[in-house]
Amino acid sequence: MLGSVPHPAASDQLDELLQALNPPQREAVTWPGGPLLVLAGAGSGKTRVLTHRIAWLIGTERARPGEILSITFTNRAAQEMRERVELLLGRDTRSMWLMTFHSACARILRAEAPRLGYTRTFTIYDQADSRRLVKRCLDELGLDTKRYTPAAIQHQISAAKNWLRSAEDYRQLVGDHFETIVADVYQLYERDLHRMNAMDFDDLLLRVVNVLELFPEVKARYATAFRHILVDEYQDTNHAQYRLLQLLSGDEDNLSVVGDDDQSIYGFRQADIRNILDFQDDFPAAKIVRLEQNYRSTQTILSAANAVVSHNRGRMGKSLWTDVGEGDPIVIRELDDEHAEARYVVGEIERIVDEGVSRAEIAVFYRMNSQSRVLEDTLVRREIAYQVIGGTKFYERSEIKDAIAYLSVLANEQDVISFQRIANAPRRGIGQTSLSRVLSHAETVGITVWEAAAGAALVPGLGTAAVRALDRFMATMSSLRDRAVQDVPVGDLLEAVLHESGYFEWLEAERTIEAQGRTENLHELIEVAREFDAAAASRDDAMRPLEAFLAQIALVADADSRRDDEGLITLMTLHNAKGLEYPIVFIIGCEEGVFPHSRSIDEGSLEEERRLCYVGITRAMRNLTMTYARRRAVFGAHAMGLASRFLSEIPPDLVEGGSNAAAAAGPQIRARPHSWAQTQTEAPPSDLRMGDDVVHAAFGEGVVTGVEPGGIVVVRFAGDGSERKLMAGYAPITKR
DNA sequence: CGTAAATGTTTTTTT
DNA sequence: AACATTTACG
Repeated sequence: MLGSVPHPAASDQLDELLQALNPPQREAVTWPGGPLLVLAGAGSGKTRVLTHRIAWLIGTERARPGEILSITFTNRAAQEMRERVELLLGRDTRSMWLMTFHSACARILRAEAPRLGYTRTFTIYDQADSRRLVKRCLDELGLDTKRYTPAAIQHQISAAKNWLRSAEDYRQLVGDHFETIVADVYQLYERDLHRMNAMDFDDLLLRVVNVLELFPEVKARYATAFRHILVDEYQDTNHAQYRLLQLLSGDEDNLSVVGDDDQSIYGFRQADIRNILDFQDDFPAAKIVRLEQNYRSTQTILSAANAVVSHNRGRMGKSLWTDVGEGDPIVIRELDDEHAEARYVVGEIERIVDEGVSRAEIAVFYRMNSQSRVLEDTLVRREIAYQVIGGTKFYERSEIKDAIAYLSVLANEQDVISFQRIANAPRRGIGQTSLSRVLSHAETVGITVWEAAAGAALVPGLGTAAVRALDRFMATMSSLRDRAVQDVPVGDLLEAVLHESGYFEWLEAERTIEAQGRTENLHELIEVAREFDAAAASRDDAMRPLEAFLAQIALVADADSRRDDEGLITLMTLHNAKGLEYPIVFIIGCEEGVFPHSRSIDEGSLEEERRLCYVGITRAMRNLTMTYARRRAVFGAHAMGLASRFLSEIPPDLVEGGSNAAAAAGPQIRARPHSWAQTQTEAPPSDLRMGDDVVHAAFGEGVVTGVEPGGIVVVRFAGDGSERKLMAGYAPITKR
């Protein structure tokens, strides 16, 4: 209908556009300009508001397509937005900036990065690359990577960057010993990144803010170019993103943000819920529109979601309603362990599918990716087609990362992390020792790794075998680079890389199923490159094909590969589920310690877990089932589970079995608040407490310094001062 | 330098 | 339990 209208500028077509909206939606869509906050409850049509607003801005000639910047968090959301706007406008939207924060920033930086001392061909490091670099820095500083784990340090650095704190800023704020270490690593890490002409994910945001703050003329240029900025999922913005929007939105503050404080679930990534809570303080003139009518779920599901999230404090307050009716009650099931849970869920799925429901209408959500495994086993055994979203992503597979590392080195010869990765993959006799000699030679002489490796004979300490291996390797690489600079199609280049480097041969020689799978993945990557080449003609950016390809895939996530219409059951984490809807939803692993996750209990981020639960529940349109297991294998050991507190926050009259469900099902449905999942062992429970004096048959006298789940006690022995962990039920210890 | 065994680590959630 | 990293040895 609307999609067939070529030019909606005519007023009757605008009327038609607006008629599809309810009054508050229409109010938001037609707000003429200035700051606008749309508080959009789950399923209340927020994407609809965004897309219609874009169409309305263009239709009423308040903005030209090129003057619109519409930001989302995921590529999937961006793509969906583009498709829907295209349908509304009936014309192509290529000149509009409809993209994620990270892609928009990468695009700006490809033009502006030289101002910060990077070239346009800078490499984007993902979290794994970044972590590897952090580890290198730790090694370089002679720090123990067990005491200071790269993951923890990297997280700290990432957090600092999201708060726009440079290494120097961070050092000023150091409070304890750990932070001093982080400050040292951060400084070195930044130096290395810059030397390698590389940026991590956080840099993409941070560096754009830097450029805009340092160069007023650049800021003015972009702020003028983007006359209207629209932001989706505003509750998930962090400080860097907040600042970025501030810089870009210019004097008119034509900033429309859409979000739901109850769906803020990215605090661990420094998302700052205050950005949405304080929007009115930041922009006193802001118009605020609330969307509370839900078009997705039954009233039962909405009531459950409302009830759960009402346990949170500090909300803007909002209550979803619908006029579609009560619907079916929510099902809550207790199972023995994760296998029984999987069998139950899959059994129910089979039953529902037999009734004629399409598999594409069913989704299973869980807290952690690791929970998908058992479910997958069961689905495979019952021969039910499924897809898993997220988890080990295509672009995180080692063979894919190897292939991309080859391309990165060809595009950016300073990229040490990638060079390190490929130098001996496949094995070609360039071991750890030789490689670090080359790297340190490059460092001391002040040349790139590429140059150092190409002149292997000049590297001190290298054996003749190593020199010959390096010469051969670099001959191959040079030949490949010759083709790269001639801009041969990326697909051809990649294929040449994988053949001439000996990578394919290497995999073939393994003769294993896994190697075969890896080969297939690589061919898939070549296919991706060929598609990229085919689309190259329609791209107007001035980038070289190889650079453009690398830039594009660096920001692609697996979640973008979701397919809806193929008769597949969908499995994903609750985080990945945001923004989606399914008629039939299962949420598994609703146990204390799993969901809410034990770490969020420790860190006091329970409210965020509760919001995650709210997100999960509100994905369901017709039927919702929540399950938990009394026992679950964690790290290979068995752990006892108690029903999640969130289950007890759902009013019993919404649950199958009626208001007396809790009584009928026994205590298992009622979570004991503040109880913990405990590790179960065969060992009898011990009555040892912290501080008890004990005697051990072999180690002698000691004192209990800690009690851990699973009947494990930590004892410090007087004899040698050692601290040992013992199984209280088994170890020959007695209390004195 | 490469392989195999031993040891250690991981499981929050993601652009 | 599965995977990565480190160590020991040929």
